[in-house]
Amino acid sequence: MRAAAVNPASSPRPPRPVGRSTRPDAAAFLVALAPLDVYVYAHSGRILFKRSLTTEEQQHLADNCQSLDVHRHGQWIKDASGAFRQLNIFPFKEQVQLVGANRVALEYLASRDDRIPKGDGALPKRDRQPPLIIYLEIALDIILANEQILREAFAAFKRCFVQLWNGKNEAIEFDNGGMSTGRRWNGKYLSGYISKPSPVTGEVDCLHIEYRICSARAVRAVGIASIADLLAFDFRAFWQKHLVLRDVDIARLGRHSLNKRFGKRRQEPGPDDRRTGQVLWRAYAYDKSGSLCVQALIQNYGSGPFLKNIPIAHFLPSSGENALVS
DNA sequence: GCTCAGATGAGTGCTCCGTC
DNA sequence: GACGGAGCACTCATCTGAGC
Repeated sequence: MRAAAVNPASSPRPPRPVGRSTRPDAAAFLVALAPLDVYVYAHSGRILFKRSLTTEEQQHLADNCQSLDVHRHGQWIKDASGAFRQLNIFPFKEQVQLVGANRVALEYLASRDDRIPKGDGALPKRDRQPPLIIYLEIALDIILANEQILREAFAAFKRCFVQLWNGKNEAIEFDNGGMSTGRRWNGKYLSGYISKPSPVTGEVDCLHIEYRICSARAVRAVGIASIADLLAFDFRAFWQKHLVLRDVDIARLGRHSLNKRFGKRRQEPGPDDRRTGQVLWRAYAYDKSGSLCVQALIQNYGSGPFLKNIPIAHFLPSSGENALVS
């Protein structure tokens, strides 16, 4: 039997389906996310030495790292942009880049005294001097069940992640889909990607997030003044503080805006709250790459009581499971 | 009990310094 | 000119108390 022709002008409009918004509930997805494994560790670091490493010391470190690069003061090196420049690290003599250092390498560096012996071979009387850490990557690998969950988790992460004290730094999206909260010479910024396997286990469905801490001051500010501090570092507490995921309560955003505009302190929901909130979300939450995200909303509109913290405890290993790449 | 605005303090950016 | 360190000023998240 053929269906009867419908005259749109004469028939009533069909009711709108409930919940037809295409805005995915990223917060709910992140709350329900169940990682198979989680690893927290220091992935790489850059250290300055006043007393040069001997050949034996370099060999010992190389045997206990995934990679080791040693550059001397005055040496010509290629920087991140591909340009050559002369390394100037005075008063230090050597800059060492370690990737994937294991506990043996770190314990050796922690025990090493960087004081330069005097002519007679005796060490200066001042206190023992550790080498200076000027760059550190602190990583979090979240292993997920399959590629689809991984992609959805990364999209939700990009939408909800907030870097505190980020000012007007613009987020960067890379060709491989990775993201960064913006490079800076001094301070911290975050990078995340899903295009590479976990450096710890090689598992491919890995959401890799790393905080890059640039400058000796920034490294000290997170509580790491020496390699010994790194060995005792509480990675879980670090991520508990720095992995900030937030959701926006759209109706609450609308009410906050209307209250501000009309000088009210209305606390009960109003009929225009949700619509106003949606307009503001669309107007202010687009980042440079054209994605909607909470960080862009904070930068363009500001923060307020409409931001809700998303719990992250289930992303982190329980206390005492800190690991370094080995 | 919830919300907002001002106060407070931590974190960051800018700039200068010392040195090669 | 390049680098890291350090001081200072500014920004922004959090705390606190008053208003609704």
